[in-house]
Amino acid sequence: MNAILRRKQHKAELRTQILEAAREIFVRDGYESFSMRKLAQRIEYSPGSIYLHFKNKEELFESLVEESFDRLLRALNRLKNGHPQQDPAATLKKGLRAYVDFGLRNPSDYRFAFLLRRPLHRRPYKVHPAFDVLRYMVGRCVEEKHFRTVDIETTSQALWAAIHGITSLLIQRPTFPWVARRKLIDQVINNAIDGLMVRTDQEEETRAGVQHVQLSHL
Amino acid sequence: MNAILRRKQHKAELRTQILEAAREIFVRDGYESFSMRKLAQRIEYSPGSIYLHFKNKEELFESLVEESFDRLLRALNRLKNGHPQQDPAATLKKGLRAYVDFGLRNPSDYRFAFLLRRPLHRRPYKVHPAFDVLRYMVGRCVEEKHFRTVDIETTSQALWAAIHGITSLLIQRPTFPWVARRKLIDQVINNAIDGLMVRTDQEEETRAGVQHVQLSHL
DNA sequence: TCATTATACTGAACATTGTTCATTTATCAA
DNA sequence: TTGATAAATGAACAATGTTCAGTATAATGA
Repeated sequence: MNAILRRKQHKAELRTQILEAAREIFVRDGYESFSMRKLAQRIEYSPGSIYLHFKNKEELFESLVEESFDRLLRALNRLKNGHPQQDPAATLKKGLRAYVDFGLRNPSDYRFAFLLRRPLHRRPYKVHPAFDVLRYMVGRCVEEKHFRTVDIETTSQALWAAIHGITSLLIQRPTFPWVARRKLIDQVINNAIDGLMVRTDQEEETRAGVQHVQLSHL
Repeated sequence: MNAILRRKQHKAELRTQILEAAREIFVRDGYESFSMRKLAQRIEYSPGSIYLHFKNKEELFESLVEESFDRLLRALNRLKNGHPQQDPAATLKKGLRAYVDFGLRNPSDYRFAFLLRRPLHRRPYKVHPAFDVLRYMVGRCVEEKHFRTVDIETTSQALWAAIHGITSLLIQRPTFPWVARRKLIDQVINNAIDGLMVRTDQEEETRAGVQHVQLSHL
């Protein structure tokens, strides 16, 4: 009776155990030298057993990607819900920084989510939910007149491009002679955002001043 | 006598023939399903023959990367030398656009140069010469006072991050619902550059002050 | 307790991979 | 033609992903 339930649970546990081991091997040895047989040996099962949980190597890999996406998404949502009533532009900057930080702190997750080779004609990853968070943040900036009127969609995509650029480069090219990370990341984010802020015309000077003060205590 | 020369030449021709065929297979079938044997069959030689020209699959792959890098570099240099006496900021924008365009027009080259998986502990690719062009362009903008005084190195790296971001995303995620490409690319570039341009005097001071405060407590 | 049945797991097998190397073939100078 | 040098082969090896007929294990009903 509940034996079948116990079995299901055990199977699920085994599945996550496989995933954990697989991720470890992927990360440590690189995608190239990962092998199903190595994985089997690691979890102390026969190679065939893995195929009871995953259709093939590709699907196993895909599951890892999915996992990493979820983690990134959760990190972003935590941030979005964490500071709901703050200045939206500040929150946005914080969000962008958090995105980059997540990538740098969890490079293997970021690799899985965005960088690793992706076979053609594969169902698209779910970047969308994660992107929604960004779109929402930009939208609030426009609504509350911190940004001059801009196309929310275009702006969101452009911002994503910029922060993905710096994140992926820092991860993928660690030997490049980068300047100090924080400085570089800030410059990318400031460059990308500052041009969007309301202009300091004569009549808007006051608000602009206030806004700068707000920004400064990020 | 000159027979050995003829041989050398023939060998070189064969080498480039192999590279061409390899690139075609890589691009068409994906890295995963490329195989030395397929390549051998394609060029109508035995598998062993490839090893007369390349130590192994890795080195063959590396040669393709090198090739792609060179092409990108040449494209950038053409641009740099093409419009020497123009407004440097305009040239820079043009250069950034040209970078993105090169990537989009030659996605396989860009993939090889930047996106494809890179085995650890490999000698660093020569991004540096290509990056020099960018650094030079930014430097001219600062010299001729089109940009407010900025750290050339940091600015160059930040710009690279932004354009690499949009280039790689457009290449790697063709199914994402992007807005119009030109519009998006322009927005990324304008966002990144406009914040660097010289402003009216009092504006510049405000901005500089704010930035300093922001940076100081990170 | 024992037999039945559903499930988990194995391990041998297959085709394919990267790479090596002794052997054969082609090329050219003398 | 002969001898030497380089080019090319293809058989061999170990390792890969994946399948599947068979075996062990555990749960169920009597």
